[in-house]
This record gives sequence, C-alpha cells and structure tokens, in this order.
Amino acid sequence: MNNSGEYNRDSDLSLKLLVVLTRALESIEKQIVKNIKSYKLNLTEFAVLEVLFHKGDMPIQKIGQKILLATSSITYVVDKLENKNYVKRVASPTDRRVIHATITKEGKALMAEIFPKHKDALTEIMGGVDVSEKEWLVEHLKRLGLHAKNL
Amino acid sequence: MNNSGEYNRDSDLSLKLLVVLTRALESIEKQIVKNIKSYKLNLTEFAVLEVLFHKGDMPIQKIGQKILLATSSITYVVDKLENKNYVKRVASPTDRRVIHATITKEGKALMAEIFPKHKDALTEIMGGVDVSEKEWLVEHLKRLGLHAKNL
DNA sequence: ATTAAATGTCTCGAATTCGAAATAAATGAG
DNA sequence: CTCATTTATTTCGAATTCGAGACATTTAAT
Repeated sequence: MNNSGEYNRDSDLSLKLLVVLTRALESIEKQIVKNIKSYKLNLTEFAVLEVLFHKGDMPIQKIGQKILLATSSITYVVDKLENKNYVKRVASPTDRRVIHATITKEGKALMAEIFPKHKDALTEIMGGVDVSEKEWLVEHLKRLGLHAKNL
Repeated sequence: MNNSGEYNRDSDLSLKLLVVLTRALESIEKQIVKNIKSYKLNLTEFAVLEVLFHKGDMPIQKIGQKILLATSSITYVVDKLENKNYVKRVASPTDRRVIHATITKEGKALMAEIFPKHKDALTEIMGGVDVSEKEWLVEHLKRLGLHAKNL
C-alpha cells in the first residue's frame, strides 16, 4: 500500500469525497430550510431551539459548542429568539458571569408542533439510503470527522 | 418493515446522521482553511481558482453552479480575485450577456504551488477512513444527496 | 420582423457569521 | 488577602452570502 498508484487513488477519492459531502449536506439543508421557513425560523434559530427543547437550559457558550457557532453569534441568535418570545435569558445563580438561555412556554409550544414534522420530513429527505446504510454512515463519518478534528 | 419500531429507528438515525455529517464537514473545512490561509485565500476564493485551474475558462453563472453559490456571490468573489490578479474577466465572443472568468498566469502559478499541497493535506485530513471506505462513502453520499435534492 | 419571455451579470440592502476588544466575575498562586 | 490569569458574555466592525431589482442581450412565438 501507499505505492504511487494507491496514493493517487486515495488523493482523488479524498477530493471526490469532499465534493459529495458538501453537496449532500447542501441539498439536505436546503430541504430543511424550506420546511421551517413557514415558521419564520432559519436553520440556526431552529438549531438553538432544538437544543434547548431537548436538553433544557444551557449557558450561551455551551450552545455555541453544540451547534458549532462562535459565542458572539449565539448572542445574536438568542437576541432574535428573545424578541420572538421563544427564549429568555436567566442569570446563573452560581456564577454571575454566566447567562442561561431558556425556552419559553411559547417556544415549547412551537417546537412541540414543529419538531415531529421536522423529524418525519428529515426521514423522508434522508430516504436515499436505508437504515443499515445510515448506521454505517454515522459510524464512518464520525471517524472521518474525529480524525480531521484532532490533526 | 416500516412498523413503528423500525420507523423511529430510521428517524433517530436520520437526526444523528445530520449531526455527524455537519460536524465532519465542519472539521474538514476548518483544516483546509488553516492550510490555505497562509496564501491569503478563503475557501470560496480557493474553490473558484480550483475550478478555473482544472476546467479552464467558465461563465460566472456556471462557476456558481459548480461551487454552489449564488451568481451575485460569484460576482463578489471574482471581483476579489481580479483585484489580486489571479483571475480576469473576458467577454464571451458568442453571447454578449456572458462573462468568462479566466485564471491568469499568476493564478496558475499560485495554484501550481498550492494545489498539490492541498491534495496531500486533504488526504491526511481524510485519513480517518481507508480507500475502500471512501469509495463506499462517495457512492452512498451521492445517493443521499441526489435523493434530497430531487424531493 | 416584432414582441414577449427567458437568460446572464451586476448592484444594492439585509442577514448572518466571525474575531478582537471591552467588561465583569471567578479562580489560582503566593 | 491580593494580584494575575482565566472564563463568560456582549459589542463592534468587517467579511461573506443571499435575493430582488435593474439592465442588456438572446431566444421563442407569432
């Protein structure tokens, strides 16, 4: 292995894999955006609500780690969600630097309506591969991502 | 199949797959950005140069299709690359609405230096899975993406 | 040939994201 | 305890992206 032939094959496949990975995610995200647009939410707002809906209160910074966004961007998104009354800020009782974002009653009601639909829609969107292929994909994309992250 | 148990498994896997897909691409892109930053290029500028370097002249709009960006965004990126003398605009001889972007001598020289390094680096970055796994990933991500696109 | 519809590019304003700097609070070293 | 360092959030300015509208040109229909 790692002779010139193998090596070029690996390189070419890596280039190709980057392209298909990018295109697949692009297509999937476009479909999701289409589905949540009627609720006047963009992908980031939806992601924040989803995290709070399922995991409960969370400091601003931790939300950023969950959804892969800079802390300053979370400030911006939480501002928007607060204006829409889906989220409110609550000071941490134990650490006065920390602000927790909490989902409101309205936010919960919205997500209770949207999330099941989103889940069903996503299952449709991901219908190009079957259950066992998804398992394989999850496992190997996890490896791919972890290796890339820890370089 | 498609009894309630299977269905929920499929849904949960679909949600999970979206997360790992997003994280994997995020980690990979961050590594690429790190590698090309020393040449003062961002991912989009690099992508445009790469396309022109390998496919030759191309109308503004077609570049947008290749790298999945709105035409107005390509205008912006080509402006930047033109200011850096890596690209120039050439009117189409056959259709006076069309502008071709062409890579300059300087652009070619830059890419001749960067691209092989990028290719090697990407092969490293993608080292979390082996060649046959990459083949499988390419095939199935293509299916996944096409199905999502054509919904 | 004339008109209507479609296409390609650019401009503009709005939205989103980032990173650096500012501020406030907590932690650690001595 | 006190000072320096670290951590959490926000603010600010810059960069990037999109979509709608403007404009010029081409294509299609009659």
